[in-house]
Amino acid sequence: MAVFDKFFQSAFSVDNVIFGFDEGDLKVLLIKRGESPFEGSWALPGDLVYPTEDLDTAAVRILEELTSLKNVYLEQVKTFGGVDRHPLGRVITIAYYSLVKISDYKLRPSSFAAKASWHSVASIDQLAFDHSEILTACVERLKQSVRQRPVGFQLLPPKFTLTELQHLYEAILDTELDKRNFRKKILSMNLLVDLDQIQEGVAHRPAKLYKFDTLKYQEFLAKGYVFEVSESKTKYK
Amino acid sequence: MAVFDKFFQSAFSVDNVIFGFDEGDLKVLLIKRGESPFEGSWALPGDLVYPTEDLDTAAVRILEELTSLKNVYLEQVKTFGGVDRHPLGRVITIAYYSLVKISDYKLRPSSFAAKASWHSVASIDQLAFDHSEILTACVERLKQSVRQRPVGFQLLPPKFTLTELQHLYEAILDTELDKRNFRKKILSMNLLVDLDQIQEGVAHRPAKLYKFDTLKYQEFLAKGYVFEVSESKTKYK
DNA sequence: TCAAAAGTGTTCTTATTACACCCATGG
DNA sequence: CCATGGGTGTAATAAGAACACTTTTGA
Repeated sequence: MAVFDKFFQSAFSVDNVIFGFDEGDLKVLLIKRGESPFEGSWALPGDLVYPTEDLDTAAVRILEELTSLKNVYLEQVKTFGGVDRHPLGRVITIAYYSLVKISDYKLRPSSFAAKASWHSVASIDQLAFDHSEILTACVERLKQSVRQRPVGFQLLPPKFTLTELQHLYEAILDTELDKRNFRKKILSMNLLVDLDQIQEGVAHRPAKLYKFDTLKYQEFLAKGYVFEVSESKTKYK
Repeated sequence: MAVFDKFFQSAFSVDNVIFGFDEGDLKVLLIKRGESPFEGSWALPGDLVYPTEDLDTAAVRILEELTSLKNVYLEQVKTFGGVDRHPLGRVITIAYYSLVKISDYKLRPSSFAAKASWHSVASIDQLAFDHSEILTACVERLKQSVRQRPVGFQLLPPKFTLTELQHLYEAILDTELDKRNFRKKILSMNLLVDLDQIQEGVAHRPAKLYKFDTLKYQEFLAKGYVFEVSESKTKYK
């Protein structure tokens, strides 16, 4: 049995790439590590999986311990298992991403949330462990997802303008979209409900507010679709 | 340190869904288990990951031990970590799928390949452990992949006919395609090389043989694409 | 009255769909 | 000469791409 035991000298963790959207930027919630290894570095929130805990449950727990949010969209992305990825032993990690509305988020005082904050994905360079690689994989997955289902309503506040929605798509896809074609496409999907309300207190023509139609969204998921909108060619090529 | 040690009483394995294509059917290589648990059941080939082995390396090893094949397409799909998925302890498994040409495959005598054989995906019902669930996830991933890149040449023999290629797509997507539209689309991609050879010994007009253009395929991967061909409406709706 | 973002249609081009008959071979 | 699968083109429709000016508000 000694040979078999050798295999049980390893652990697994879950790391969670928590995406948010604010100020026109795609953001990720990172934690400043307070202990060795990588003390002082920014890292993805994560934890070892308890012996009697499912992987999805662990991912939910990590998210909830950090943000108090429940019923958040969560998706397993990829497992990273490089032999030397963790200095303390063989630890493989299952990466998830989740989508949260930053407006709902309240920092929760907890042991490992001591120094959590939002960072623009575009501006992140170095992370602890192999977390940069994990982040990249999750961003790629998100890009792919956004083309296959409307990802917006998990990231935007309950009421939003079409321009905000467009900026979200532009941030995720890292491109610029044509305003008229975007609106035509989105509205033709019949996923949005016009709230008959407008923005207030803006120094320009106020935009109409919309919300997502949850029922229509369910139908969409069942059918499957491909979202494609032309880039605005002049600004970006 | 005792608390920490508790987490290191677990292991991880890799399970490999090895797809092949033959006789118009999508197939998977399964192994008949010769030992408990699930003795006598069919299972996916898999093994515990060695302490100093990367996940991808383990997946390659499992494939090679079983088939002697190298340089095979391999993709990580999902990790399964249900608390009770393995009767002997906490073992999570990282699922991969691979694509092999059945014509290249030679059964290799090895401890766990004793009873390996190909099974039509459509006809599989019960598998050991949670392997049915794993298989389903890999089939879904394959369906998705085939719409995003030409998957054919990893599964077909070096020379093939357009009808064989179409049948492969139909088997994977589980639908029927329109012959003319399929050919138009495939040929317009310029991925195929006409070998100026024809089938021999068939009791009908012999079909032209093609092979894949590896260079063009690389370009395709770089650009990304979406493969869509209409179903043949009359037979299938 | 200015700045700033909202809102709105049409034309052109390209891709997708539907569909049916003749051809080459072996038995 | 028959059965079997191989091979081929066109017209109709739908989807995507390009593109610029007027409107509403607060400062």
